[in-house]
Order: sequence, then structure tokens, then C-alpha cells
Amino acid sequence: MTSSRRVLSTAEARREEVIAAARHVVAARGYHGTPTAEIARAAGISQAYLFRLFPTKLELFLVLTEDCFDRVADTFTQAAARARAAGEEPLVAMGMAYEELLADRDVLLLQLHTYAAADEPRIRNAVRRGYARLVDVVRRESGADDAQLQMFFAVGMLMNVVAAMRADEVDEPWAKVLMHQGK
Amino acid sequence: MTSSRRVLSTAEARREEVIAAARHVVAARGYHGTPTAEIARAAGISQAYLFRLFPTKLELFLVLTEDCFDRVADTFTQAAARARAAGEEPLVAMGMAYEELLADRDVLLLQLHTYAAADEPRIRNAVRRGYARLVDVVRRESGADDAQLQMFFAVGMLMNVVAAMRADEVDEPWAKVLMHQGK
DNA sequence: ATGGAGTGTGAGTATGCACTCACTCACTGT
DNA sequence: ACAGTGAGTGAGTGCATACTCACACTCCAT
Repeated sequence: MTSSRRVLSTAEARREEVIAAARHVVAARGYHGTPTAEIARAAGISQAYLFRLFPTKLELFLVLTEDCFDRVADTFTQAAARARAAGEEPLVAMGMAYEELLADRDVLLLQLHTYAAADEPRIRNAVRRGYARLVDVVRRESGADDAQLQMFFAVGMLMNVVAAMRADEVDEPWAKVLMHQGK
Repeated sequence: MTSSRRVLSTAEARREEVIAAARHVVAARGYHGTPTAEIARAAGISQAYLFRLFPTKLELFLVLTEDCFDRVADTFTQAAARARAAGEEPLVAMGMAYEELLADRDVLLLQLHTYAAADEPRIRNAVRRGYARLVDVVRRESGADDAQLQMFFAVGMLMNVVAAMRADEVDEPWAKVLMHQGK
């Protein structure tokens, strides 16, 4: 900032802002494809300060990964809770929740990029832990059996890809096949 | 080459070798994550010659993408043909064919990386065309309806992710849920 | 045998990148 | 009032990366 009336923030608040901004830019081109300078610009801070907030690009990406799985888990738990309150099937409600996520796009794409960067051992580990938790949450909330769970997550992965190739912008039969929500 | 008895190849043959080598190294870290120097080294040629064979890194990646979808389509057609000859269900046989692909790993991972790089318009376009063709092939070979097709491709996407996080190396219930082949 | 087309390279260039350093400015407690 | 702490940055550093250029060697048609 160069304005004469600069207002300081706390590092913790800044970190949150950076994560939010990074989520958006990293969703587009992923870990290897997004320069830290772009993340800093999106967050409205200097690159130098970005590196004070997060020691390395990898560390930032790991936080982003964690946060991404948190969001998906939260979306599912909330959808299941609403469903139970309304006397509906939790698994179906969680399935519908994919549409909420699709509307956002960033979380879905970020998730895809965490898989793509999983060659890096620490990222792979974060992805595994994240998935372990997701499977656990969905199983607990829905009581679904293994086959149902597999289908549930399979459709989820498909939604990632649909988001990545922007199949919703394509008006052709094959795109409809991929998007038409499991019913 | 510096050996006194150098044997020249044709550019076309070299291109094939480069694609094979690139498939393997790019499968690990994707478009943005794999330097052209590494591809050249893997192919056993100089970086300079790599750029004579393919005008840009993007152009090489597009060829790789095309080739990747070709391979998947071929695997499916062959599996379906075998199934029909043995009087079995083509869709089931094509599902099994995912296991062949999983064994290779490179093709599945490369596919994942094409999705991850789909922010680049030309890659996105190649992915869309590739998918259009795959859906077409599977529909034609199996006669499956839209819902079945969606499930088929959903499980395919799940296999990509399973390959990326190497879920097969994890001995935990959630990993079994994801991998246990749809039955 | 030789010239021309085609295969192949060593040694660059220019830009991009993750990360650092030395510093300034805002706020807080005394 | 001012010292000390923490927020924040401009201007780098050094290395990696995509891509190029001038040149060498091989093969083959004549």
C-alpha cells in the first residue's frame, strides 16, 4: 500500500484473505501452473509478504488443499443435516450438494488440481487424508454401503471433470450424458 | 550423438519415440509441471531437436492428448470386440478394461493432466473432442442408455483419481471403497 | 563423387520463477 | 514521548525454462 492512511491487518486475517484469493487463481491453472506473484496480486499484497505468511509455495498449497476438503466435507454434512430435518434421504441430498459445489466451480477445480499435483508426496498424503475423511463423513451421514459410496464418489469425480472442461457450455449429447445428475 | 557410427532415424519415427517417452514423464507432473528438457532427456534427444519435431510445448501436449484418447478408445473397442466374440456384455468388458489401463497408469494419469490443463483453450477443446468420441464409442459398442453411460464414465474418472493418489498402496477401508470395481 | 535434403546438436538468449534482503511504516505499552 | 514489535514492501538474486541459431554429420539421388 502506498496510501498515506494505511490500515494494518493481523497476519491471521491476511492469511485467510490469501487463501480465499489463492483458491480462485489456483483453481484455474493448478499448483505448477500458478506463479506466486499472481497469487500475491490476487490477494492484494506484495510477493515478499506472501512468503512471510507462508514459508513456501508448497506449504501454501497444502493449506489450500486442507481447506478445500474442509469445504466439501462441510457442504455434505450440512446437506445431510437439512435432509434429515426434512425427512429426506441424506445420500440423495449430498448428491444434490454437488450442484452447489458446481455453482462455485473453484472448489471442484481446486480438488482436481490437488489430484493432479499428487506426485508430490506431501500433497498426495494430504489428498489421501482428505479422502479418508470424506468417505468417512458420507458413510456416517448416509449409512450407505460400499457400492453406493463408490458410485457417490465416482459421480463426484465426474463433476470435477465436467467443471474442468466446462461441459455445461457445450450443447451436445455427450455433454448432457456426463452432466445429467444421476437420475 | 557423438559416436562415430551414428544411425539416423526418420523424423516420423522419432516423433513416435518422443510421444512414448513424453507420455511417461508428463504422466507424473502434467503440462505445467514437466519441463521440455526432461521430455527431451527421456526421449534420448537434444532439447533443440525436440523443438524441431514439435514447434511448441503446447503443440506436443496436444498431440499427447490426442494420442491418449486414441489409446483409451482402442482399449474399449478391443474389449468390446472380445466380449462380443465370447458372447458377453460389452459394457461390462469395457469396464474391466479400466483395469488394463490402471495397470499401465500412464494413460490414466495423462488423462487426468489433460483435464487439469483444460484452462488452456486449445487443450480444453481437445479434451472435449476426445470425450465426445469416447462417449460415442462406448454408446455404440454397448448400446447402453444415458444413465449407464454416465455411471461408466463416472467410474472411469474415479479410476484416474485412484491412480493419482495411488490408493492401491493404501491398505485402509476408504481406499477399498474407491477401488472395488463396481460390483 | 558430390550436392542437397534431412537428422541432429552445443551453446546460447531472454524471460519467468521461487524466494530473500534491507528497509519503512503503523500500532501498542509504558 | 518513544522504544519495541509486527505488518508490509521495492528491489533484488540466482536458477530454471521455453525456445533459437549456427553449425555438423549422414544418407541418398544423380
